[in-house]
Amino acid sequence: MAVTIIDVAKRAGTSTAVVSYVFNDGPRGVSDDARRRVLAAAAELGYRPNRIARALRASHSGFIGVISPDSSNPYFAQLDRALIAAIGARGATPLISHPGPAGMTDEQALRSLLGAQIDGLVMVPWEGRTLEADLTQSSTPIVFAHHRPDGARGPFVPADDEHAVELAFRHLREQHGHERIGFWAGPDDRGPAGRRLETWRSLTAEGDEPHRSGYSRAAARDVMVGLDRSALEPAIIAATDEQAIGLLAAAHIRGIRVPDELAIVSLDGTSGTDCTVPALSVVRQPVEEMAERAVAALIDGTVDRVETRGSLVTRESCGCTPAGGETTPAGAASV
Amino acid sequence: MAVTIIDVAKRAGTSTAVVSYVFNDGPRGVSDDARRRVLAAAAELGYRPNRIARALRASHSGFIGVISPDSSNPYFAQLDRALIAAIGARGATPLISHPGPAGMTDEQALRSLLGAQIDGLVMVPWEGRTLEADLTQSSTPIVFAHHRPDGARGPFVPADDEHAVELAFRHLREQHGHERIGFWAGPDDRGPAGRRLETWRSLTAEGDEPHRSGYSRAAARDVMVGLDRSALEPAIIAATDEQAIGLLAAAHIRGIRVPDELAIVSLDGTSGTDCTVPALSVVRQPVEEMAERAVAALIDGTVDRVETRGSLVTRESCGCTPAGGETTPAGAASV
DNA sequence: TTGTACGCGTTATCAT
DNA sequence: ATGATAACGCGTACAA
Repeated sequence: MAVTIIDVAKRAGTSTAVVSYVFNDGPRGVSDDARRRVLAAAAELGYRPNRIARALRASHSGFIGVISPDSSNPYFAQLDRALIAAIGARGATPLISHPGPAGMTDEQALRSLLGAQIDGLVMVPWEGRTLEADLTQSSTPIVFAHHRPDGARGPFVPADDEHAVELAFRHLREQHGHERIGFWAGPDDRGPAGRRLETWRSLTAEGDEPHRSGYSRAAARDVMVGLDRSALEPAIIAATDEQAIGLLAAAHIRGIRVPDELAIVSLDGTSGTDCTVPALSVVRQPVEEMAERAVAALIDGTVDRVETRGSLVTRESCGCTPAGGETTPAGAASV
Repeated sequence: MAVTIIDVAKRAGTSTAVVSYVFNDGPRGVSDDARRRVLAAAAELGYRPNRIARALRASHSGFIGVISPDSSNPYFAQLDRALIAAIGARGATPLISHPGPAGMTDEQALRSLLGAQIDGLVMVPWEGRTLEADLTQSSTPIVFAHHRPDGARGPFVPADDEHAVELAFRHLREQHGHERIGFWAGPDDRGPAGRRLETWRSLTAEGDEPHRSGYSRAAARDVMVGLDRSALEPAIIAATDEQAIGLLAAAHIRGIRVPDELAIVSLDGTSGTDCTVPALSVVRQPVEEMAERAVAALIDGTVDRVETRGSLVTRESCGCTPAGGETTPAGAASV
């Protein structure tokens, strides 16, 4: 049986209230003598406050829920870990759920977490998914990160989509003189990837169509391996790192030289992109900052409307630097 | 204020016990009529059982703790997600904590989780770390995955270390005729990476020394970029994928052709390795299986002593297949 | 079927 | 000021 507050009180020769006051620094003072005895007793017995009981009483738990796609995609993994770190840094405990094709639905995950008395929830929804209305009805505060489905309300910390594409596009055009700049899109056009695609459409010639594949490396690689050479622009912006890495693999398989014959810039900038062959030029999404803001919005009630900004990191794949180089052009973050 | 079991009981004109029986399918039967009324009342009011209260009463919470390194390493990320999936598949909710240099210590993470009434804990410790004794004293069941520090007790689901190195070594020697096979090790020799290194030592000529770098891609890349060409064996086994990817990047920067001038096999086989340039030959660790077993050991009390076995996946970097190919040699899993 | 004691920590209330 | 007592939160399971 676990050590309870009663055991500690008994051993310290005092009441449970005093023990509680000691452990919470309040709401009432405790004499030095009593405090010492309580601390000693707690140490001897190995007392550990039961957070469940505390949560029941206090009706807030110190738990923050996180729902994010169970994806092998490093971008989501990175966002996930950044959220976990941000939550932990504020003394709360993250409660994770990964709904996905294989397991729970978003609603089940939500229900499960809401029942756990979480103080708040950070939701990173699957792109394109919509959510049932009862989500928004909950009194538990929810913030969305990366994507907010149509119709859902609540604070939203988006990735940098529009501006990032502009950055990449202008770099390829102005620094490298590319006139035809293609876009490698996902299978559908909802969510952030859709916004990225739309921005590209607004910048390129009317009638230009993007390439499309699933979001995995292998999917992008396989599509590009089967592509007619003439269909390939001399420069391509990839909606995600995963796809860009797949394109690199396909270029290697087909003997297409990057960046000489094909320049590539990608739009996530996860940490893996600096050691690809050749190293990828990217617009780096400020994932840690996004996580920090999402958690701040939740805990402090900060409604932060300032959008995050990606920054251009030029390496070899756009043609900027030789193998091994990396630069972050001054002022690149502002377009 | 949230809807409680009392509200539902009142509205259904019954007692709280009956409501509880309905929601838990027991431990006692309920008449169809009463069940209907309870369900109707619950639906109307939007009742959601409070897991915290349930946990307090039942003294088991449905929470499973996971402590794993807050690493950007995809191997740990993959293990992490596999654990989360395995826990979710059994109807439990994972409670994650990522101690690390920046944030909590292992002990703090542990304390935080133990206070949350978790039913069990899967621990993926930092290699080389030791744990305070009070960990093992806890009545909460703990299983270790990937690594178990010296002196710690409890079920342990290791990665395939010894056998994986043998597999890689024999493949390079017997299929490719390499006589000098180097090893790329981590900065220290504790934990799984150390076991991998030891196995290599037992297979190679006396006196051969491994290369060393940190575990990150960039660390391995930078060390290899600075390495004297004569110090490089024609074939190298990398302790981890991350290091192998760094070696690929370094080979590209220095113009060393893989696999012609340098063959590489790596020992994690995370999903990223199939789209590197060139694609990495690996011994794939059965991460999902490890996660499944760890959770089974925890929930079912299964003490599974059968070790997991990695399997060889040969791609381009060892010289087996041309760009784009991949094979899993029959019987490769048994050495 | 119903009533209710129980689990554990918090805090309002009473006592000193 | 400081300490002690007890009600409370909510679901569970035993006694009635």
